[in-house]
Amino acid sequence: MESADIKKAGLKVTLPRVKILEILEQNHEAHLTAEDIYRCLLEAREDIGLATVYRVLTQFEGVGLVRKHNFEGGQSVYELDTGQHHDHILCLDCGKIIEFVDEEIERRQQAIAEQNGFELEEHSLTLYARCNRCPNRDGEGR
Amino acid sequence: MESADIKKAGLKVTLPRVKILEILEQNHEAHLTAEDIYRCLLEAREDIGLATVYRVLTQFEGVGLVRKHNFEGGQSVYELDTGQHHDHILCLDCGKIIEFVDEEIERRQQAIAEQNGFELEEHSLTLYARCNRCPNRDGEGR
DNA sequence: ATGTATGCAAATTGTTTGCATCGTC
DNA sequence: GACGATGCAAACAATTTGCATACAT
Repeated sequence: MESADIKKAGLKVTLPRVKILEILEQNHEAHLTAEDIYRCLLEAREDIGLATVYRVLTQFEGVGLVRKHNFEGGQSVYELDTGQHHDHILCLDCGKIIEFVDEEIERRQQAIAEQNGFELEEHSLTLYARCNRCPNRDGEGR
Repeated sequence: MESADIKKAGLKVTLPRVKILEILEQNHEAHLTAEDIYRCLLEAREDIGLATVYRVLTQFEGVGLVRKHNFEGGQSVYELDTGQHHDHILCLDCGKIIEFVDEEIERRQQAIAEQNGFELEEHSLTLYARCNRCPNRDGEGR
């Protein structure tokens, strides 16, 4: 149950927090922008301001409930932090996002960081591609 | 010579374009923000507006002279596009950036995209790490 | 009851655009 | 001389912040 997670994180259980967490859980496979979430709330007739959405997301990120990604293009997107790390494939045509993990890549990254005298903390890997579901709009693409 | 590159790209050879390209070449190892470049220009007593810097960078990106990256944190950074692709290691402490290429990772990415039914166009991989040059400010870091 | 969280509007920040003028070809 | 390029200021978009009020504990 989500309110438990909020409390466990040391945050007061408030309606906006619960609602936002719910939306993130319901759209678990999606990667939502702050505006997306705000729009969901409006549709659900919840009277929650956009500023609050940003504030809550930032707090959630701080306590590790949520991950934030900066893909290409202005907005940041947020997803629930399920604990298991993963990278992303993003379809340039339809925007669909797929998650994946590749042990070999993980290992290589670790090795590369070490070879260069770094201690690896994090990484971000995104593949920009075209899924063959898409009606490949313009023949060959970009 | 840089003005040749500009002409070759089909752009008029203007002072702002030449100057900006020069700055990018001089700081070849750095990854500069639009503001960084603007500041360089000011120091060099060149009367070039920030808007022009953005316009020129965007055009340069369009013709493949420059690559744009969205690392963590607001600003985009730009670097000369030397043709050879590479990824980045970014030091969380001092901001230093190292470039690398790993054939194994490149191969795996290609394979992963295919396995998931995608045609890979591009990718962005950044390792966030701590270089052991840095006086590891706060013991264990974040 | 207390102090934190929220809503709203205003402020910031990074980037883009409109328009009159300037410079390159 | 023509037409694209520039400078400046205003416009925008995403996100953050100040402040009076509302709410969880």
